[in-house]
Amino acid sequence: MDNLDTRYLPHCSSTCADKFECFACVDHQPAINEIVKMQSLVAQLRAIVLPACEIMNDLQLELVSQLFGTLQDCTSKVISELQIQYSAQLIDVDRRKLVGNISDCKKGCTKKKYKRSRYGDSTSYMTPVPHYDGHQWRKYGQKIIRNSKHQRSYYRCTYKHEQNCMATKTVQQQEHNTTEPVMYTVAYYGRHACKANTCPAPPHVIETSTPQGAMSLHRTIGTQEAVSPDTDSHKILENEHATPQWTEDVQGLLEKIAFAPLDSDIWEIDAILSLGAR
DNA sequence: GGTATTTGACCTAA
DNA sequence: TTAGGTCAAATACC
Repeated sequence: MDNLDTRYLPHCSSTCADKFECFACVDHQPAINEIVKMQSLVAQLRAIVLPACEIMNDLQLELVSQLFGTLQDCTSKVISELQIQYSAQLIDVDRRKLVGNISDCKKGCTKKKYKRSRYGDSTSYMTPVPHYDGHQWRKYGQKIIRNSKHQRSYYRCTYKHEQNCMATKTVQQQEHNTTEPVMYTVAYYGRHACKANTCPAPPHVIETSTPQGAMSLHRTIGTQEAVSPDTDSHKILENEHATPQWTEDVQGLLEKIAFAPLDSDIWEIDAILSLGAR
């Protein structure tokens, strides 16, 4: 836990200015355990995907799918756990606002309702990859934010109507130096009520606007070290095509794609791929 | 034709 | 009054 990067930890939206102080202000032990588990899974998955080459066989596809599924479960648990704790800390004034709004509607207002779900129980993250959080989202708005160079995008759960899931999130690009990777602030509001919100399929179905050019790389595999989510048993699968130089090249390409701006068009991603492949 | 995204209008809280 | 969150029609994409 000592080497955990606190930039990527959830922090309160209201009271704690310091992220690490906030991280420690309530009992986050269950969430911490899940984050640690998630880091381990990510490391293993990285070992599978980065040395990628040639087409996966069925066993390899199954392993990648299982790892992503477990990783997404962990992510969901972390978010749910933290949101439960933050919800318990809602200040009274926010509760009164919420109750007041409900009672106002019961008084018989017939106007079109623009419900606001922002009452303080939010979590936010800094991340270079704001879309891969294990849930499926649909974009429903975009706004220019005052004193900010970049627009804020608004997403709701894909299953909002089907399962009355009121979870939403916002994504906003941070201002950054050209020497640093692009970072995004992702804020989550509300809790997922949907059951089909995790995606067991390969990761490219999570984000509908993800550039397609980036996805072709997920079809390949090289040397992999995988852990079964059920048994924690390790097994090594060798692939004769994964040379060290090739692995290094693919890793570089993936990092470039991961740090590309959210609004990168397909041709921009293709340009990264073609330039990087030389 | 169905589904997702974009975008201007509308609404609410501060 | 203004900034920001949400809606929904228009548009784009597959």
